[in-house]
Amino acid sequence: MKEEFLLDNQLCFRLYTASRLLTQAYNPLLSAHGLTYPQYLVLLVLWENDAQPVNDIAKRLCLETNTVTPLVQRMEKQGIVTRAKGTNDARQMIVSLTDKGQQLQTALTDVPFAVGGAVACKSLTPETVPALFQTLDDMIAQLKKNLKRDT
Amino acid sequence: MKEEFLLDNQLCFRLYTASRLLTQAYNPLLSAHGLTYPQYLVLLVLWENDAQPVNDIAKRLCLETNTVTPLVQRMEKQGIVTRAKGTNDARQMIVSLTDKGQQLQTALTDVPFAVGGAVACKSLTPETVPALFQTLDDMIAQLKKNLKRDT
DNA sequence: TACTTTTGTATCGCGAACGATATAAATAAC
DNA sequence: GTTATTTATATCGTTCGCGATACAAAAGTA
Repeated sequence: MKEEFLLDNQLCFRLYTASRLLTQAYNPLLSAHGLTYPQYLVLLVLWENDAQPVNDIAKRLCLETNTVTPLVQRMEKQGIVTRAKGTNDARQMIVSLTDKGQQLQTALTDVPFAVGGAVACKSLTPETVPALFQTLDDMIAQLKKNLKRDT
Repeated sequence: MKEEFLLDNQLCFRLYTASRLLTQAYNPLLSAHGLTYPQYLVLLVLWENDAQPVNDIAKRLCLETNTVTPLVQRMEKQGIVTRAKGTNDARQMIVSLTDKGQQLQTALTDVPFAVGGAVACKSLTPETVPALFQTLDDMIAQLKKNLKRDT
């Protein structure tokens, strides 16, 4: 068995697992408000800057628009956001928070802390986290560059 | 805007994005052989230990059996694995590699190197990778424990 | 102005991922 | 030994995630 094929040597499997399990930690907290994790990410984006076209949301989340479109359509159905054609560019679909969408920020105040508690471990300290963020950001930037190249 | 809600402060979003982009780096290499990334993970597990029940594969990959079952059914349809009822325990469904499944290991020899090249960045060095693995493993163990607690 | 190309969304199809549920086989309890 | 419980898979329904495709609006070009 070649070393490179050992599951325990795989970076991707670790990221994949950590991502899924951490998302699962969010789930009970979010589903209590009828939200999924990707929908929560859209809310984070809109709370920072309301009224954005689908394309900007997708770019910010590194997702394709054909993932974001049905996602915000479901959020619209729940009354969390509204969708309206852009006035400058009629192709754009501007996604905006409703009052309910705004208020969710207050309702979800405890979520970051609760999730923080669920991941808390000795490897995650105020000293190690910045390096971890740096590494992940570096990887993400590199992957974006290399994936774009093949297009 | 509260700091905890800033997208750039989210560990989960980084993991989620890094995981998806890294999986995308695998995709062209795997789809050339008719494989998806989760199917590749199943192959990694079976290459280490052939002839395992669905449950063991799921546990190793931290997935639910209702994810693995249809996944291996698709692999069976492609002639990569066979499925057979266990002799000791008739409830178990033992998944085994076919010759084609075995040979894929040779055909995919270059995959780990190619993907390694796609992520290569200055934050990933022989000195930093062990710490990164340790952190991710630690997080995963912690999350498993906390998620199990709520069951 | 007419024509081509690009851009922004949307639709479709398929493979995950997972909660909820169903079913048969194995185990435990009595 | 019969009944109750647990265990191993499987099925169903919903939501991603993304490649492929469609289409209209905008931008570029002749």
